[in-house]
Amino acid sequence: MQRRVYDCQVGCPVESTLQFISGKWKSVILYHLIEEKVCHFGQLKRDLKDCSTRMLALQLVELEKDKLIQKNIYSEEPLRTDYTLTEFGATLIPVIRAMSEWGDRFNQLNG
Amino acid sequence: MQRRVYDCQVGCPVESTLQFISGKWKSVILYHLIEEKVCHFGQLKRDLKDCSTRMLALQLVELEKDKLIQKNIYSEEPLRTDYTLTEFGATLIPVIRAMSEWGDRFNQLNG
DNA sequence: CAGAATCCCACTCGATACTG
DNA sequence: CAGTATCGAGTGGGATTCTG
Repeated sequence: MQRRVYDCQVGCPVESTLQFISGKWKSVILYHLIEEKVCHFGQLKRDLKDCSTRMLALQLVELEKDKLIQKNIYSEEPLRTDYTLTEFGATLIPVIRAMSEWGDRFNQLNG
Repeated sequence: MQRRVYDCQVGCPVESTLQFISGKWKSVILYHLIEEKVCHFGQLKRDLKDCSTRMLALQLVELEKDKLIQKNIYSEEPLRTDYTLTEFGATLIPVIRAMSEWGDRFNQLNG
C-alpha cells in the first residue's frame, strides 16, 4: 500500500494532491467521514462493501500518518474506536465534494 | 491497467467517479489537457516525467474508451497525433480543478 | 469489536526493443 | 513521432487465521 511516487519537484498540483488521496479507498473513506462526521471501523467496513479488512486498515493507517484523519480509541469493552477528519483533512472537502457531485450526476443520468 | 471494481450498485458517487479517474495517471493527463487544450503524445510524455511510455499509452487508451478524451490522427510524415477533451471529459473539469487548487495551496505552504 | 500477521497468486508496470 | 510487443520482477491486495 505504498503511496505512489509522483514527481512533485516540477510542482504539478494534481500530483501533489494524489499523493494524499490516490490510495485505493482513501477518497471513499474521506467521503464517508465527511458525510457522517464520525465513523467506526465496522461501519466503514460495511459501507465499503468491496474493501477487505486488511485494505481498510492499511488505508486508515496511511490517512492517519498523513494527518488527514484522527483515530480515537476508547478503552472500553468491547473495544471501541472511531475516526474523524482532522482540520487538515477537512481542507480536502472541496475535492471530495467535487468528486461526489460528479458521481451523483453521473449516476442520475445512467441509472 | 484494469479499472478498479467499485461497487456502484450502492450508488456511492465517489466510487462512480473513481471508475473514470482512478487510473494511475489519468487525472494528471486530464489536468494537462484542461490547461493546454491540445496535447501531443510526446508532450505528455515530457510533462509526466515519471510515467513510462507504456503507461501513458495505456492510460490514454482507457480515457478514450471512456469517451473522456478524443484522439485525433493526422496522416502526415512524421506521424502526428493529438488529444483533446471531449464534452463528457469536460464535465470533469470541476473535479480536476478542485484537485489542482488543493495541490497548489499545499505546494505553496510546503515549498 | 478492531485490527495485526501470514500466505501467496494475479496482475501491474517498468525496461527494452521493435514498427510504421 | 507515436506508439506496440514482449518479458519478468515486484507487489498489491484478497483470504484466512489469530489477538486483546
